[in-house]
Amino acid sequence: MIKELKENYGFLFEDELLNDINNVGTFKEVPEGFTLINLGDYIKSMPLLVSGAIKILREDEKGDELLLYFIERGDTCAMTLSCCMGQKKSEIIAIAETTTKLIMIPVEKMSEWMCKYKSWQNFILQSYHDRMTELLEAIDSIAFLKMNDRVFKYLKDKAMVNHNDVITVTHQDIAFDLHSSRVVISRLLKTLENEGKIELHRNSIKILDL
Amino acid sequence: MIKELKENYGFLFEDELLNDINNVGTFKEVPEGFTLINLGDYIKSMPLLVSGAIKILREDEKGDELLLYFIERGDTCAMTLSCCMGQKKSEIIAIAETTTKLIMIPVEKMSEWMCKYKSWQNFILQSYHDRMTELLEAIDSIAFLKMNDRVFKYLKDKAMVNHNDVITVTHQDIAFDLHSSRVVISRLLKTLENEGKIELHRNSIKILDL
DNA sequence: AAAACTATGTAACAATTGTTACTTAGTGCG
DNA sequence: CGCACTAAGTAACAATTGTTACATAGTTTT
Repeated sequence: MIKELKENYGFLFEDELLNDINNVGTFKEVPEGFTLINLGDYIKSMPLLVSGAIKILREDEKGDELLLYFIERGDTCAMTLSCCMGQKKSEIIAIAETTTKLIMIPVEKMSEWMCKYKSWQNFILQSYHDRMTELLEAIDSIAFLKMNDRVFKYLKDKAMVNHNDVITVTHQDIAFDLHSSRVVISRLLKTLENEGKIELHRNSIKILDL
Repeated sequence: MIKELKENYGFLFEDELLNDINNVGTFKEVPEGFTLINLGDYIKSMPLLVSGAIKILREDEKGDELLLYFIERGDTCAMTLSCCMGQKKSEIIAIAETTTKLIMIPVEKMSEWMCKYKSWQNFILQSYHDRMTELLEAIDSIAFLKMNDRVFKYLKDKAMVNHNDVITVTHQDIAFDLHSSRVVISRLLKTLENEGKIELHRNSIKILDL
């Protein structure tokens, strides 16, 4: 049995399902920055996260990007789910935020287990709900927040998934993720620093007000 | 058998499932402007649209609103789906855009049929996928488009679901849906009129460039 | 018809965000 | 050390969006 499987999903799934997952799933470990899914990729397997974190981005025709949310251990990627169904192309990009371990499940098992295991059905529907909620939160941020609050929220979220109040990031990185420009981000970060909420360093930012 | 059922969902579902829907579903007709779901409502049944259209809005703590998308006949509301599962509160508002006919299905049938009918499972998963895609498109609009393009897209979408190139709407209505202010919308509409894309009238707008 | 209400037009100005351009500081490397 | 490169600070200005205030026009009520 894959070591991390029982410990991450044992409380959710019965032993029989855990065995099924163990038999058909393949273990995978990817380094920080690894591109798991690219725009337009066809998806043939769905990932179950056992450790680390993945950031999910939206990209438009012009190549402009926007961070949607992070997924962490115990989560799966609902986009993958819906893409799997109709063998559709991915509408998002997935990049490892940290070193990440995952178990890949072949698509066809997904709907098979849906009938076989009530716990799997719940897991899939719950995942859809969680991802939907995160998309709504992403919308809240873009639609209702000003850029300074978005930057601060971004820093806190990033500190959260990295389990560290010092995050390694450049102003340019933040600008890409928030679909803004480096100069704007630098300006707002400086204000946040003056307000005593963060500490700026080269290539890193410490969040004080967590 | 509910008349509109077979004609709207006959190509999707087998007769046995249509019968089940007919037996447990209740037919409902609501007028334009009717609030189907309010923020925080507990949802006990899911709607299958047979005619008309519903607009789905997000609202923040301050009461600011934002139009997410429209759903039309043949669709169901995926938010409802995910809310149903865990008896969770609604995170969105649903208002009838036109007179709308729907069939309400009790929650517990949803997961029961998931195993019983493969076509129902596909329908539910496809619905999640569709709604996810529409949330992503909503994000594209807010994140990547300027307000003038958002206004024009809004008008075209609204003309689409109303099956009419003349839409009945005030500038203030548009401002609410796009989370902007009336003056901004009036200004941009006037520009669109000067560009020959629309015609402005009191309480209505005609879209020329459809 | 006068009054009250609602919708729209528009000007002037403020706030936010984006852009360009240049400077300064840290880092890596021959 | 000198050079190249990357990150960050900052000023000046432009574009977009939001706000306030008021005028005008159509509609409804009395």
